[in-house]
Amino acid sequence: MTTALAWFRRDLRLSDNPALCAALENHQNVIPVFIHAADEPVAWQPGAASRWWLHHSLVALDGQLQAQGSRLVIRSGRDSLECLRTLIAETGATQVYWNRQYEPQHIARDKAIKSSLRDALIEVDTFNAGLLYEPRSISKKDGGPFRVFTPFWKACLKTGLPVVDCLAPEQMPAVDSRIAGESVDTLDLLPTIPWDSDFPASWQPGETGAQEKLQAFIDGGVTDYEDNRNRPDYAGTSMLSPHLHFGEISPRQVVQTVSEFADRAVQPGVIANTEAFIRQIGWREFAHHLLYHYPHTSNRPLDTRFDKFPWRKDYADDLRAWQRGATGIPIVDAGMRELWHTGWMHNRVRMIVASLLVKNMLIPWQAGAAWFLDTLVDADLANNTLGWQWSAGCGADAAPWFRIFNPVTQAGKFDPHGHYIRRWVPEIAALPNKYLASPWTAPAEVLASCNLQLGRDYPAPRVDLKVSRATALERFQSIRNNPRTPPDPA
DNA sequence: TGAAATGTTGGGGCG
DNA sequence: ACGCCCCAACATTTC
Repeated sequence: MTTALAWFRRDLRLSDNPALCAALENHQNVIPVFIHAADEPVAWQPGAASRWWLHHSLVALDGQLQAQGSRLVIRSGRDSLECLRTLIAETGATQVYWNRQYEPQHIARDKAIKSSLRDALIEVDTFNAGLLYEPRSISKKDGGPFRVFTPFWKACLKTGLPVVDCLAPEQMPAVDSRIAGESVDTLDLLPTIPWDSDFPASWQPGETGAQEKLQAFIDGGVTDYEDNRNRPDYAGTSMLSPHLHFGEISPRQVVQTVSEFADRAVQPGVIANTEAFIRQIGWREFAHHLLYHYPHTSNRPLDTRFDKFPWRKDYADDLRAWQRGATGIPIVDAGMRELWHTGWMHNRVRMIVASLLVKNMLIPWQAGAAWFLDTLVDADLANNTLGWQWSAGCGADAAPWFRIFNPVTQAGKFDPHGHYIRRWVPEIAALPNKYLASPWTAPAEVLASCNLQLGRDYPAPRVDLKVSRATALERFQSIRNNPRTPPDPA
């Protein structure tokens, strides 16, 4: 009888979980473990929304394991290695299995754990469960990392889309009742003030919820994704991001299921266009590729011209207004309130609110990135870093610095009927469409007829879009000739 | 996965 | 019939 630990981290699922499969294949006793080591030096501590999700995801995983005759052993402590050592001593385990993580601090931590365990004659085996293509497996012809999405994604697709590794186990060995575990509640992941009351309406954390979201997306609109994906007033996106972040579903499962649907659905006159959606999974791959190869970019711009960008310093009030959805610019406030109430924001709106913060308000992108990491249920260091550096124009393959969104124009294009704004900014819902996205342009009699007074019922805009745009262009002009990140050796 | 300024074209009103 | 102007629609350039 040999015993192994299956260490769950960002892979909170039973299907397509190669570490779990390998453990069950090679050992009679397999103990599923989750370690809560909140003090470990990682790049960012999961925010409140993320912790809410983790709580419910752990409950779901434990429930699934119990249904198979096993259970999740939860431990908390100062660091993961210490907890693993204790568990190894208690259980007599000879081997530890886990699926790899790719954030710089996680790589360093796992490397140290692996070598310590091997020094103690404990075997370690690790797997890829979280990405289609691990960062080192894709490179340019010269061996260097990609910096531009399109050639990166072409190189990925050339190697083929991977398929799922293994199915969920049918049943699992029971965990000896003498092995103690903490309850999820003792991890203290849930908020003390109940700001999360709206979350359950939007989300069902866990593997079942993830599978249901994927199926609903396939049934409801993957083929119209390309047309609808920019419309925050529709449910046109998959909303799989938090499930993917916590590994409740794998990108392999997503692309395989979507591809199988496309193969089935193709009939004369019907073309299942799933390529646009799968390309978005590719952006997630690209984000992880970039953070792996440029690990400093979660804090610092990749484009070194931006190292000395003249950001504003006295921005605390504007930042707070942005965070609270009180900028006076409706599409921005709608997005920030959606984020606060649901832990999520439509990606089109993420770009709009980011552009306003960074370019119109001249607030450093890191401040926006930190708020997103704290409030998003899909908070993910790699994806968040790519998104913010893209928006600020200082990243790889980024939006050019002169690309400044006009939130009024964007609202007109992507929320043409004003459904999204009215849902999240109800105090101006009575305004006619013509003025809904820019209440400050409404004639006095229109405001009066809606019983609306700017500055009383809804804020006056905190920035003048035209003036702040011109100022941003000037500031970006001032760093144009700074030394730029040297391109990769050709 | 921009927006605004500037340039060009062509239809229609009008003398 | 013709030139002239206006202006919407579209295209190109610039930031």
